Amino acid sequence: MARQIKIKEIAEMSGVSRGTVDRILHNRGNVSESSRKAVENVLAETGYKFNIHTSAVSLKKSFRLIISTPVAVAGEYWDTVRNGIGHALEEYSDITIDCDYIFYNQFDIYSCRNAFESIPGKNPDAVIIGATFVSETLVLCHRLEEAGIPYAFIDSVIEGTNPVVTYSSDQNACGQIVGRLLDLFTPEDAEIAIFSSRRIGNERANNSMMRTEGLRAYFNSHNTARTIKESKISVLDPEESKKDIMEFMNENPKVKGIAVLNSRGYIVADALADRSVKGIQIVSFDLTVNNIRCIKNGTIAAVICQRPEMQGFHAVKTIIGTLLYNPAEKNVRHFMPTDIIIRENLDQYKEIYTD
Amino acid sequence: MARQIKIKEIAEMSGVSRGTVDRILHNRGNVSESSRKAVENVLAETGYKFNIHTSAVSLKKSFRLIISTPVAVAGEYWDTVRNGIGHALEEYSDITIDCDYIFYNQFDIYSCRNAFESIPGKNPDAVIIGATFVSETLVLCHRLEEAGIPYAFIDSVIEGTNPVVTYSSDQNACGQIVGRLLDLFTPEDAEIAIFSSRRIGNERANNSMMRTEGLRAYFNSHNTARTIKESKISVLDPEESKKDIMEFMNENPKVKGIAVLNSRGYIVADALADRSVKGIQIVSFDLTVNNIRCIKNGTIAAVICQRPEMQGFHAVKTIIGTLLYNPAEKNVRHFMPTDIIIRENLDQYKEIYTD
DNA sequence: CTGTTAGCGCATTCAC
DNA sequence: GTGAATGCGCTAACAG
Repeated sequence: MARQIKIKEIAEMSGVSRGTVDRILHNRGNVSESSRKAVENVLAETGYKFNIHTSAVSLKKSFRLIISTPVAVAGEYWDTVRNGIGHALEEYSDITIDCDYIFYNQFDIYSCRNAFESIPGKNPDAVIIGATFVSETLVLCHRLEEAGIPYAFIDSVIEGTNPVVTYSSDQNACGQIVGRLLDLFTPEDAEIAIFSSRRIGNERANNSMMRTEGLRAYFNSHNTARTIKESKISVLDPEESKKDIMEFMNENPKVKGIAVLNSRGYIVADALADRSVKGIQIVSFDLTVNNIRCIKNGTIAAVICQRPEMQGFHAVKTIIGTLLYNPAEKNVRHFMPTDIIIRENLDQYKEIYTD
Repeated sequence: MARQIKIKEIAEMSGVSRGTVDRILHNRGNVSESSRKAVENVLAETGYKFNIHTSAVSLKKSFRLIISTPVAVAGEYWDTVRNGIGHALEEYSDITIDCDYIFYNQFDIYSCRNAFESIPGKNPDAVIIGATFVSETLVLCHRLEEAGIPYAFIDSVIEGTNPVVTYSSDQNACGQIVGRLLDLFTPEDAEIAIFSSRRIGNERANNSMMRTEGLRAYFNSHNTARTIKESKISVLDPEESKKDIMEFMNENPKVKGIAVLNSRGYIVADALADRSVKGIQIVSFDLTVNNIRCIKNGTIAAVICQRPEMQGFHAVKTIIGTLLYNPAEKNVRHFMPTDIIIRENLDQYKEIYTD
């Protein structure tokens, strides 16, 4: 724990003034090449660590941060992301951040378009995006880049963009995890079913496609004897879904494990419970209120969780770092660890995710 | 994101000076009852948030932190705790902390006694303890309390002490998780075995007892038909262990799931792999190098992990808060979420835990 | 291009 | 008991 070196000392060691060091640290220009070299050498040698907090004190400026994600339903995925964002703002409450949320309907491309179009006019210093629709996101990102406004992605990546950072999950790995779990949870001769959402055409549904690939990849490389069936359920019409699900189960009596590769595991679980179908292991995604209920009553065996709160927390943290300090390398991609949640470890996770 | 209120404003609002507010915030005395009342009212009304970083700048003092845990073997439990400690010190590198590690041998009470006896003489400002031996820890804690030195526990609690905070896992819940997993992983008519360590008499072994209770509780409340066998393995003599394990498996051919309720799952996994015994599901604890190897080669089905890095991180964070600000409520106990790690989510966790 | 300086929130010393 | 003054690391405006 050697004492951290300060700007004053850097200045003395490199024979320039504090002002010059500051200009170099913040790429603010008006520095001779020789000064820059000298200071950068000392910086590297001494392992200078920038103090973001004293910097923020001095810099009286307040930053405007816009966060645009699908609507945050209480206790669901985007709400948990929001909790993480709140915790980060709390942790950095010495830095004044005016934070605006702009929510859109993830099933309605026009709602997204409206939301995204309003963003540049609000003069943000930075933007955090939970992307759903590809083309709308591309348009927004290009406008932000032109304006030199840094942005970060949460949950999904959009190719052809240049964010400061992306926090998301490895969806293929998530699918493989579900594969392994169902493989372990069901007898060898049982069949496995994949239930995915009928709606398509958005990025989160794309997440679910990548999960499907991962799940298939798992069984291809481990156990060729497994039969994998596939079916779709409608998100919008629960009664219709129930009928579909029961029909499917009647037609496929050897199915003992079901992968619901979105957060709607509870719909399948409730449908089966309704008709008293037992002995089916369901694995789904996200700690939503309904999934929590089903884990508790034993109708869902496990849920995969992608640390939404950690994603939100770190996105804000990185953005604050970018705003106050030299943006280091751009377009860094971080994968969250993928948590497996069952009834017995549910409570501890819930506390972390939703407090 | 309302702007945070500052000491200067608190002072103005309560009709005293900044110095007086500071004396009240830090319980430093020499304040009239009327001033205290006035300030405390304003403090509560305005939701004043203490800025630990600017405080640290002003306070030129450097703190001496002593951390005493069992020896940190590279890549194992206490080393990961240490990583978390390192990350916290990094995050708070604006606060100068001189940090001394004092390791002891967790199987040798004399080594622990020597380590703990040396601590008060080093004049620490705070101590973080990874406790193993109860009586030695009690002695140390009493001496620290007499000297008014705050301390925190990681991993285990010792009753009759008064730490600032404790970060640990709910060991009973961990046992229940193992129960659920083995229940799911094995056919209904299979038997389950518990392997625990032969050595006893220390707190971490006590952890393993609480896990055993949890595991039994799970089966008692879920599936009375299961037969649970129990066996011990020697940590110190691997060849002896292998023999014991094979003997046990030969005598109990119906055992299809094994719970190793300490970090030695790899010993059982290796023994079975040596004799080409297949189709046994092993669940164990902690992401150690050897367990990671066995998860990768498929001989361990799952490992339970108690966020050692998070424990270390938060212990330091809380201690720093105590050193710089009013110690809030004492003796708070935090449980970590319990992660379930299988081959498919291993890499993502490894990155977080060991980077 | 560069150095100097005032001031940010906070803790502490020293008069009063 | 209390307040004013000084200095901490840092930024930015300003004077050279």
